[in-house]
Amino acid sequence: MQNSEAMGLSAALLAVAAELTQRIHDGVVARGFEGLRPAHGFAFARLSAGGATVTELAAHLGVTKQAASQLVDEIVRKGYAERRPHPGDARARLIVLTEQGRACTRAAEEAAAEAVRPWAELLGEPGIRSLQRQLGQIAPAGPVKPAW
Amino acid sequence: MQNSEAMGLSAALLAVAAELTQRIHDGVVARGFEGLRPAHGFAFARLSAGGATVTELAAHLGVTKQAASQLVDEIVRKGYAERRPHPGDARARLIVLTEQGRACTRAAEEAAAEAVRPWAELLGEPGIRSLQRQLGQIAPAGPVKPAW
DNA sequence: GGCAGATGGTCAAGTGGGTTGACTACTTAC
DNA sequence: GTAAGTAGTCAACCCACTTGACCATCTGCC
Repeated sequence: MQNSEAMGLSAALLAVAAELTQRIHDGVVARGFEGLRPAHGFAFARLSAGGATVTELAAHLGVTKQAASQLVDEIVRKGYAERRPHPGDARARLIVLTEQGRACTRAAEEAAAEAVRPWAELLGEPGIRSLQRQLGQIAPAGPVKPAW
Repeated sequence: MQNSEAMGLSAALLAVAAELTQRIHDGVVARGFEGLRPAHGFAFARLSAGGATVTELAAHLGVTKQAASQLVDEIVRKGYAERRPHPGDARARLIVLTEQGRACTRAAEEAAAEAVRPWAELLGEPGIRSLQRQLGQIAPAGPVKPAW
C-alpha cells in the first residue's frame, strides 16, 4: 500500500469518526441531555460497566486523575452520577451512574444507532457487518484517549 | 441493527481513530518534526492543495478565523508555511507550505502508512481495500472538525 | 465615480478544560 | 508499627479556543 493511499484511508477514517462523534453528541442533546461533551460519553461508557474509581476513569480516558475528578464533579453536579464509598477501600470512592445517567447512556446508544443507519443504506447490512468485524479486529484495547 | 451493536461499532471506530491519530502524531515526531499538534495536520492537508486563506482554513477546520489565524501564526513561526499576498484580493493572504512544510506532510504520509501496516497484516490486502472503499463511501464531505 | 454593506484579517480580553505540584487520608509491605 | 505507596482533592498555572471590536479592502448599486 502506497503512502498516499494510507493517507486517504486515514483521512476517511478520521472524517467518519469526527462526524460520528458530532452526530452522537447532537442526538444526545436532541433527546434533552444538555451540558455534556463527547468526553463525558467515554466516561459514561466506562461507568455503565459497574462503576469505577476516579483513578480508573483517568486511566481509561488517558488524562490525569485531577482532570477525571473534575469531570466527575461535573456529572455529579448535573445529576448523572454519584460518589459512593468504595467497598473494601476507604480511600477510594466508587462513581456510579444514577438513573438519569443510565437514561443518558441509552440516549447515546439510540443516537449512535441513528447515526449509523445511513451507513447501512449505503453499504447494505452485510457491508456494515464486515465493517464492524474489521474495525473490531484492529481496535486497540488501551485507553480511549479522545485527544487530537 | 440494534442500538447496542451500533454502540459497539461506534466505539471500535472511535478507538481506531484515536489510536491512528496518536500513531501518526508519534511518527511525525519520530521523524524530527516537533511542536506540532494533530490539528496542524488537518491544516497541512488543506494547504498542500495549492494553499488557502485563513478564512478557508477556518471553515475547513471548523473553528473561528481567529483560531485559524493563530494556528497559521504558529506554523509560520516554526517555518512550515508562509503568508503571501493573495493574487486578486488585497485583503486576503494566501497561506502556502514551505519546503519544510511539504517535508512534514510527507513524513505524516509515511507515518500513516506505518500506522496502517499492522492492519494489513490482520485483515489482508483485500480487507484493507474493502475497508478503504467502505469508509470512502460513508465519509462526509464537510469540514474536518477535530473536536470531541 | 462613489457610497453602503459585506468580507478578510488581526488585536484584545475572557473562558474552560487540561496540566503540574503539594497535600491529606488510607492501605499495604516489611 | 512504621515506612512506602496509592486514592483523591485543592490550588495555581497554561494554552487553545471563543467572543467582541476594529481596520482594510472588495462588491453591488445609484
